[in-house]
Amino acid sequence: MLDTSRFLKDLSDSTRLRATLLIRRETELCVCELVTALQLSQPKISRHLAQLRKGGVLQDSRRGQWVYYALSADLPVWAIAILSNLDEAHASDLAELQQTLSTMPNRPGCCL
Amino acid sequence: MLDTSRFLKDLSDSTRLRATLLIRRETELCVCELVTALQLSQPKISRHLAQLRKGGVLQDSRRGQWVYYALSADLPVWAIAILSNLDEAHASDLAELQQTLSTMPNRPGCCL
DNA sequence: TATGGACATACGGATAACCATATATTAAAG
DNA sequence: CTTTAATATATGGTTATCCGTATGTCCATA
Repeated sequence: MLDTSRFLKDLSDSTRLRATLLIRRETELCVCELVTALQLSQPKISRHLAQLRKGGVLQDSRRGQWVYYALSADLPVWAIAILSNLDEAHASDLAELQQTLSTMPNRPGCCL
Repeated sequence: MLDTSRFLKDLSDSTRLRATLLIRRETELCVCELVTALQLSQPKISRHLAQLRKGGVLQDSRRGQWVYYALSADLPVWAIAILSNLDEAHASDLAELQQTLSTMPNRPGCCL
């Protein structure tokens, strides 16, 4: 069961917030895609993703060398609604991140 | 202008979250009412309210000895929507707080 | 002006958050 | 079995958060 305060705290860091909202828009992203899109170090991204996973916001799935993160399938309705509201508040920022992502060189394709 | 991360951080503490949601339901509350409803020390409540005020979540208005807190009139639409979603997630808890409040002895009346 | 109630803030300590750097793990390829 | 790419975690240090206690401020009333 997802705790409200924990959920808000997990999203209250701008790196975690932007990663979560970008994942929401893209359905799923691997770590190196997030590193490219957000232009942050790999350990930093990885640590924040781990926190979001432990908090029940994200779920991960390994596919070969890559670990893909997506929104948790167990998110309650109120949490999904909040993410939608936050997406609105971040619309232009997220569009930029998607733009950066779309021009990523050597972007891993879906090769399950 | 309200910052998203700051807004979420301000609400990520359960005392601040419950105070904000209770104020939202009651339109406005003074400090001593929140002390009674949440059953916490006055300095603790006051400190959290100050943080919410500085963060642009709440606004205060002095009326005689009492300082009343209400949701900020400047809250953007997305923030109001998030508070509504959080209210849903906290419905039963908030109902209990309202119950406690309704039986508060010597509750200050509106005497402007 | 003195008193009391409501509220705010200052201080010090404990805990948690965040980060950069270095190192470990896992998986595919050779 | 070694190498390399992708990802995770450990370590140590800095900063922020949270709290209890004590004290300060503001307002109404006597």
